[in-house]
Amino acid sequence: MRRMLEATVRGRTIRAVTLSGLRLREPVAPSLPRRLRGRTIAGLGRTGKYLLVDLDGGLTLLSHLGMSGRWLFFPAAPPDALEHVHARLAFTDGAQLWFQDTRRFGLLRLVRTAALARDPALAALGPDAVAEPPTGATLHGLARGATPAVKSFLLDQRRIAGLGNIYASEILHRAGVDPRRRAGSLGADEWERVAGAVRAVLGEAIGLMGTTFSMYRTVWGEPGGFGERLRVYDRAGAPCRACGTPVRRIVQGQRSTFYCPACQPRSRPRGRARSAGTGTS
DNA sequence: ATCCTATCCTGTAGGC
DNA sequence: TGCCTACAGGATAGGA
Repeated sequence: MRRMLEATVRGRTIRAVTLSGLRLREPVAPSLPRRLRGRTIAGLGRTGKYLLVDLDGGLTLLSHLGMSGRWLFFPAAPPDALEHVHARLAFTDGAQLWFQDTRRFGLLRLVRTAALARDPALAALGPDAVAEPPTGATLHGLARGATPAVKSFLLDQRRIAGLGNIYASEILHRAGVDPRRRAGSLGADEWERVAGAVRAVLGEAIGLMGTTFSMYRTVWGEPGGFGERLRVYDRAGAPCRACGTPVRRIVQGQRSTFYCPACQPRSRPRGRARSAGTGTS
């Protein structure tokens, strides 16, 4: 989304902003329209799942899509009727940018750019999965002693920022790691495979402009291209694209997890031979 | 400190 | 058709 907005709205000047008045994850400040009016979008940034719309004058619009949020760009006439639109930014050249969010778990918050890093939403985030992709050794160190399942571990934004429920399942499938394993139990070789899968999955998904299995759309209203490339997510009962075994769905931390029981075996496939230490007792 | 659950909200799909 | 439950891309407050 950051890249798409960079290509569409950077450099445009805001003429007017209107709000729905409905509460999102938190109330949207009623002062937002007044504070945004007349400002030019200087650039687009991102940390984890937070989008940063940098404006001239030292302000940044911090935004999060939650589960169902969308930014929609209209170069000229926007649609007559569209439900669940909570902010409409009209630019001086006639283009518009709308924030639509059916479930209202999203976020729109205006902050001073200089204080951005201290904003509570960003301060607790771990290194960004794309900007600072973790090495296997980094992940291994972060997971030392961690008892949650590796799937839940990957979703924890305080350790690595930016991975969500779809990509967590896809990453573990590509890495050949069972999502039920406790994070602290993975070996260095397995974390290396996870680290490689983080880069591979995110790189490919971003290149294809995101993942649509249902409602997600690009800023131009098109489905993202990665949905067709999903190997396990939302494919319960369907054959694994690698080996044909039916994909399983389980629930971890109230979130669905999808995995292939053959490609992601419960125990480590290599190192079957017992270590030399066994005979010493 | 760490881990886990319930909760916020609306829409849709599937079973009966 | 209508009614019911389960589930959907996330973060977080609060209890164990």
